[in-house]
Amino acid sequence: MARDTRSRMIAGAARLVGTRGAASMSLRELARAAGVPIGSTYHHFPGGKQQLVEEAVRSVGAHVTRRIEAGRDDGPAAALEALADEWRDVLERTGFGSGCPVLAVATEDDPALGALATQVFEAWQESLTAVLVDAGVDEQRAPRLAMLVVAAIEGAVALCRAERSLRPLEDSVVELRGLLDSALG
Amino acid sequence: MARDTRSRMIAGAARLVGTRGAASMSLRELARAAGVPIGSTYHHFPGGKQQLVEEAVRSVGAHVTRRIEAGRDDGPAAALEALADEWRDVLERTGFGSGCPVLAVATEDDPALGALATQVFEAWQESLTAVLVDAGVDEQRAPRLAMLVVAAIEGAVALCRAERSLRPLEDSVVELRGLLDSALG
DNA sequence: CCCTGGCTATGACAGTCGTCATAGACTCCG
DNA sequence: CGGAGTCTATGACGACTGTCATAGCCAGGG
Repeated sequence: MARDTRSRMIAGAARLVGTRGAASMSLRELARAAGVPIGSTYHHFPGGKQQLVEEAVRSVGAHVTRRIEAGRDDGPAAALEALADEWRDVLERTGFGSGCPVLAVATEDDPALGALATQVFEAWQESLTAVLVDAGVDEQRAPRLAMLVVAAIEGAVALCRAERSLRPLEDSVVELRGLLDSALG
Repeated sequence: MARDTRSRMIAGAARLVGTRGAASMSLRELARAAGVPIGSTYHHFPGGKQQLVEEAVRSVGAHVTRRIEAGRDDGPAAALEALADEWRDVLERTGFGSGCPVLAVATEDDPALGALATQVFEAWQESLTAVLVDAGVDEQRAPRLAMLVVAAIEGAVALCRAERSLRPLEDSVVELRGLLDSALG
């Protein structure tokens, strides 16, 4: 029961941070949305809001990293598709109401959360770099390509949310796939 | 004097929105930062915070559009560089404290501001598309490339802010330039 | 049976927020 | 000099925030 409340709060926090940003997410609203008691927030998260947001961002980060690495043997195109798929799902499930919580945290003013976002982005880049190198991409170039992929996907997700359409993500993926293909030679 | 107060408030709002986001920007803080009287906010902006944020985003959008179109005859590489230059300047001048206010507004929950952000992004994409077509890029592909460029630059700026380094932007620009070059043939 | 300990519920706290009404201070024209 | 109109200053309003102390509930073990 305790674990359930805790994980529901983390999942809800991830969605709410992706919706309003960490600063604008209210603990009362989170409790309401997650269907958990308001008053016991500090029982499960003694570190308060900061701890809650940190765990939510870390959890999303780890989940996406796993998704990238799951298809490591299927090549760069599959890794790109995994990344895009994750956010396509989120955008569609929430009716373009929520985006990437890591990006949300990266664009806010809290240095601790900024450093956390960087950790997550770097983990994604490392996984992508490994896939690229495996596929024969130049070792100098692979990290740069991985950086572009992460930046472009994150930017595209934000554009999708504003435009309430998947087109920015789909267009970006088409061009990125072409670029990755041409880098394999 | 009036015009001066007004434009200082708009410039300050652009910076603050790029720093904390529109929802977390306080009118009191804006007045303090812009060195203008707190109480007269609603004299200059009867529409309140919403009008202020809208004018700030529109002003930044128009400025960047002009910068892209200024070098229209210098080709895609110059347009890309103009876009990157704008945000490099902002990031450096603010010590990675402020990013792109249009992206900030795009990732928040206000549908009106989201639509506004989309307008700005579309204006940028149209300018870039024109430059690409001028340079001989396929007319089907040019809008897609422009979309990727905008998404990637915006994403990269966010990563720069979190990482407190220009590397994400520089890396992305290198790869984007290569891609644009290879699309000219 | 009681009672201990994990969980929940309620409400207070100090602070900030956007908004606006009102009153004072200026500048400039007649 | 006087008055009109533009701008500034002050402070109030209700609502919301994160945080936490306190008290109550309710299952499990002795």
